[in-house]
Amino acid sequence: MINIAERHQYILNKIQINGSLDVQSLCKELNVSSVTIRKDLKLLEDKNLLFRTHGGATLNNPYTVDKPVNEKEHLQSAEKMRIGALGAELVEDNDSIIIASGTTVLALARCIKPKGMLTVITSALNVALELVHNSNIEVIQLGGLLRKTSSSVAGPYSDNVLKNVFCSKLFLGVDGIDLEFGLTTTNASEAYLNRQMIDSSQKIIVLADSTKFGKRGFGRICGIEEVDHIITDSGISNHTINALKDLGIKVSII
Amino acid sequence: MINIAERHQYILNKIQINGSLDVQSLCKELNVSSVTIRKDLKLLEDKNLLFRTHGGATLNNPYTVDKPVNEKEHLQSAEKMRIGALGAELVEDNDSIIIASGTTVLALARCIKPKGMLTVITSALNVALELVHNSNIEVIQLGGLLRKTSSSVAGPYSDNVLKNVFCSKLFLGVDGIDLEFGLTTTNASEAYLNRQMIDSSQKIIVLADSTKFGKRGFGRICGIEEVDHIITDSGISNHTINALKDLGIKVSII
DNA sequence: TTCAAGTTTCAAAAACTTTCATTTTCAAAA
DNA sequence: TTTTGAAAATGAAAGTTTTTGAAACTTGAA
Repeated sequence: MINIAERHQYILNKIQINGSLDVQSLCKELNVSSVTIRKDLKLLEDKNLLFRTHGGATLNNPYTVDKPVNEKEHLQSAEKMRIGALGAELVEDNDSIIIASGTTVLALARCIKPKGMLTVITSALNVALELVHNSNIEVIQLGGLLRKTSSSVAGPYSDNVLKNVFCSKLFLGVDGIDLEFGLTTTNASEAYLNRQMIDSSQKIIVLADSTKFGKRGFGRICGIEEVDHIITDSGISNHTINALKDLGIKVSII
Repeated sequence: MINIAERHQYILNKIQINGSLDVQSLCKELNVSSVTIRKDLKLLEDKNLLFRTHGGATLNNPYTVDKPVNEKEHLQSAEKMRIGALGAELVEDNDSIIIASGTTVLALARCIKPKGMLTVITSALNVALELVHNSNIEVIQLGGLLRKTSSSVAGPYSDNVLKNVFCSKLFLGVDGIDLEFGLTTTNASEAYLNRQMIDSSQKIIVLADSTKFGKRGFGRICGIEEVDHIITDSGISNHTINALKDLGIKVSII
């Protein structure tokens, strides 16, 4: 017999490979009722991991013409999407949150579908533009020097805004996580801004795929002990997981 | 057997490749009745993914030849492009300029191709993203509450940034220009931000098509006498031109 | 006018949802 | 370690919605 998590993994694998799947086949393959499969698909759809259709599900929105993307990029972005989706579940109604910049937190932004009101402060222009069309979300764009590589701002321009707010959660994407050196990013002024964001937030949630562990970028943001929660993928070593848990950091693995 | 979503994807793919398709072929290829295909096409047409024709469907609107509304819109945007292009000629190397928000100044941003360095401060996310890829341009994005309708920020969040800079030129797009009431925009907090921009700039250059003259929007930015230069199209009346020139305002007509 | 194309109506089948009772899981208490 | 209880998971059953195409009827292009 196979448990629910394994079933979900099976479904996600199959849809990654085939692009689509149908309820009846899954019933037979997994030896469960169609009701259960539909509940699975509904749950995975809520996490934005697939799109349900009448009779099954597809990986991509069936009503958009898909641009050809390179296979590796595609898989990688699927992983980021799942990290982002898990992060998005932490967002609650009437929250005020900060979203930093990076592709992983952009994936998170795409998964946020609040039922109630939500205030989002962000340094990333693409995050802001992603969220602005949702009428339940009030978006505050931080100002600053726009970086060529990341379409997000950095520098000291937003100090006074961040000094005058306090948010319940910060979602941070980083370039390096090192147990001794802490969190890092490639750019010093981005690190400075991230530091300010940390000071304005109650909970620090870091989104990073497992390749980021053990790496050190140029700009140091903060020590590892300031982090409350890390969301990553299964590539992370047990040793690292234990070390983080010993520090009182919650670790979620997709 | 193939389900409805997969059938729709098949249709979308085929029309993307061929540009058009016919009902009978689809019936055979997908092994369903013509009624079903027509229902599919109707549904996809409702989603604006294709245009139905007698006997099939096309990707592009088959009746685009005589559409007075589109034509007018097109001319209008061509006009904005020309206004923007004329404005862009005023930008000099090593300038520091402010670009406000709106479709006309976005057109201007698209025409800026500096040989030397240029610093641009802007409240509009789309202007910032338009310019950031040019290696000669340093873009400073102003922060603030992101407006749903214009993808630009507003509010008092950028006061301290604007108080600490002085730019040689401000390019302003407005919703109304009235000789007595001055410049106006539809939104009060945008007007406030524009006012701050004016205080931080040496020359105020207003880009507005001729339909804006005589109009008054909700939020007053400033009196007409603060303007240095107006770029507009030939729809403006001679009377207005003379009145502006009497006030010492330069008027450029495309 | 002629005839293929399109629409509407209707009924059957498949897919889906909801409800609810049963089973399983898991963690705390004994 | 075993017991216990609450929460989560499961699926049968009943009811609802969607999909589909045959048939009858209408429309539109040559």
